[in-house]
Amino acid sequence: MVKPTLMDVAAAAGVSYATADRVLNRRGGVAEKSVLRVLAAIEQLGYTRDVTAANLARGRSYNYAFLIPAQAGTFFGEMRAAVKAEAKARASQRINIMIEEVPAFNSDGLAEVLESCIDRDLSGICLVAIDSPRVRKAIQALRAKDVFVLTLVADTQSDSRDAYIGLDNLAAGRTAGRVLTLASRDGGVVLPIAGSLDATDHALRFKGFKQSITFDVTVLPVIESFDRPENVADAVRSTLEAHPNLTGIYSIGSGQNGLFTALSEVQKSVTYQRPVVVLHDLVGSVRTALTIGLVDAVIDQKPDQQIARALDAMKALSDGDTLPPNFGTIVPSLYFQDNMPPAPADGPEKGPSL
Amino acid sequence: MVKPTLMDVAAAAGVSYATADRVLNRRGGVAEKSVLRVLAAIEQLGYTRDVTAANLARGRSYNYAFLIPAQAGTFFGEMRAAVKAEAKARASQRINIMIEEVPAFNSDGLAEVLESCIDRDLSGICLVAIDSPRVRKAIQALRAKDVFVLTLVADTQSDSRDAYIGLDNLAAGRTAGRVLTLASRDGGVVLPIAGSLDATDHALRFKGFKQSITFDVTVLPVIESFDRPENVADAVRSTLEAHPNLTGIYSIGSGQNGLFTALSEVQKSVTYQRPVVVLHDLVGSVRTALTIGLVDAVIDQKPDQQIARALDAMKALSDGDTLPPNFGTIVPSLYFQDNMPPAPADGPEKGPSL
DNA sequence: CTCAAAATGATAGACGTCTATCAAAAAATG
DNA sequence: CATTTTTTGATAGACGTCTATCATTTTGAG
Repeated sequence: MVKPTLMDVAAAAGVSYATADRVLNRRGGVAEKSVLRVLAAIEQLGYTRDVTAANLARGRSYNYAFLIPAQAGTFFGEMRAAVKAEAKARASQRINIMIEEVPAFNSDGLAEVLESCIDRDLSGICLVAIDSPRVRKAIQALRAKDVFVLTLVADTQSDSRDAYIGLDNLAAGRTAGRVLTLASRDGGVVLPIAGSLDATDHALRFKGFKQSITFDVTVLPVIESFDRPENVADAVRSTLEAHPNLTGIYSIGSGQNGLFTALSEVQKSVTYQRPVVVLHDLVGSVRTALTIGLVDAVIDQKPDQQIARALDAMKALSDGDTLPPNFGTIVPSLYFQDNMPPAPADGPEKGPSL
Repeated sequence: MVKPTLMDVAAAAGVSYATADRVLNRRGGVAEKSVLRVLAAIEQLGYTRDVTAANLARGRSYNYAFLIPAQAGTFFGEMRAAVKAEAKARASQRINIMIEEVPAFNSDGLAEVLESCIDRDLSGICLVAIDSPRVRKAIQALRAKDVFVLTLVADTQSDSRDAYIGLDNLAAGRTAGRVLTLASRDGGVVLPIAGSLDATDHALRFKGFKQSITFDVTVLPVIESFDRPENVADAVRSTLEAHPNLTGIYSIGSGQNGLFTALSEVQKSVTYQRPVVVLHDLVGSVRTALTIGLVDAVIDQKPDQQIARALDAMKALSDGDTLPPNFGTIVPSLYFQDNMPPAPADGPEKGPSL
């Protein structure tokens, strides 16, 4: 009833431990029939290798690095916190996680950090990609040294990394569209505000959005705010003036503070019935806005889940497993003030030890 | 730069391995000052015990049992699949997970299985509670033997188990109310259908539902279907007749098939604009209904996340950690056809070994 | 049958920790 | 200061696996 060891397998197969080991670890030099007998014994006993013991013997530990853009108060802040939490949780399992800050929106800065990682004995690296020849080259160099490279949130060319973990932006946009459609039952007018449609994630969200908006709802021309709060605020103000009957707003990108400013103005003047507002990423100020009812729905890309998924992926790759298709696809979550997850505290409290 | 071992700690503290070990494992008989020096060294080196090595040495493995009601095609089916997946994934980490089928809705059957677990050397048990004196007694007996007992989905008295992992039903109800409120902008009429308001989960959902419905939306008297499809179908039919302007339906419990039948009848006769339908649990038939647009939104309690959470909780308890508050609270997820997560395949493909 | 090649067996030392034991040193007690 | 008690040190064997080495047996080719 106890878990069989490789010794048990060897005995069952009628071979020595050495031979069983040669089979298990594919060292070669074993006769076909012995291989079969060992495999049969493994099958029959339901043997699974004790990976922890194996790692111990191999002196192996998993070293992973996360390169997270330095941008406080945003989604990336949440991400960093999530990485820290996971790092703590897995420290006792021979998994070392390092966080490197990289300058935001700076491909050369990113490349520099990547290059510095090459001789740090890492088994995997996770980064928010910014595409550039130098970055791509650095990634190639790492992969050539058997470092697994995963992209997070933003991707590069799909053949230049091992996996991509990120939000399904099309689904996110569709979800936003669905909410606004539901909220505009007898027709309506909705305003999409993007950061920039040149950014693939924003473009995809917008595409999905249009897909799921029904015919009786008018979509105003998308406004590109370049993520500047003033632009967003202005856009909202002028649109509300031009369309007093505006039923919905979908804020595709960032620059949310401008949105909040404009909305609280509206809330004060009771003239309008406030449009239904959908936006992205449940971070600090957005959380507040949702709580006080300034906005209605938030589409979240679950940073904690993303980094957990990324770690699982890297570990699986390190262990020689293959990832199932769509492993990296993060399905967007929709939160109202009613089902908001609790703000991320710091991971489970560890007792002093044991 | 390598992870320090207890040997390193001992050296840094200027004591022998034996003493460091005595401190780490609280064996006692160590002078105060030595304790302090060891603790200081641990702190300074950032030592964390290699739990995998410790478990290996202790010959310790974690044996957990999940008692899942035998009820195919429902939420519990998904749950069982999730447990199986986790079991496979953690088999190589000295975590053994057993699944026991228990008869559904049968407290004596449950108690019987619980009683049979008492001398099986388990470190934890997870069950869907059905409260009864016998069950409670069996749980007490287990806990007296240092088996951690977690309730899943349905709870017992809070002092008779170690933790409860389950959906925040109040939040779920509120979320449903929010969706229907959004969809009934200019007032409306909504119909709640529960299985039975005697069931605490249904009652809570209904309560939350009412909380988040705004004043200009009329909530029809709740119908109790006792989870029988015919009852649900009849209720929907007669309500639609009486209220052709029905804007929403919230199906709180099960018996969804009746709902689907009635709804597809409506869909055929184009007389009505179909009410917006919110229901629970993204399982087989519900998934289909959502895909084809027969219903609009599904509130899911994420069985996979629940069992992962339950395992983490049991492991944490086994390791002597304390659970953070609200660790067991599962926030409901809202899915449209647009952001439906992929149907649960079978876990990540393991390569033959390594 | 002979000899080389291939396959197998046996075993030791490591990984980091636990548990236990015994001896030695230090501290407290009178 | 002698004696007891407390504290410390040293070390061995285990846990399940890996890696390596060396000796032995089996097999296949000529």
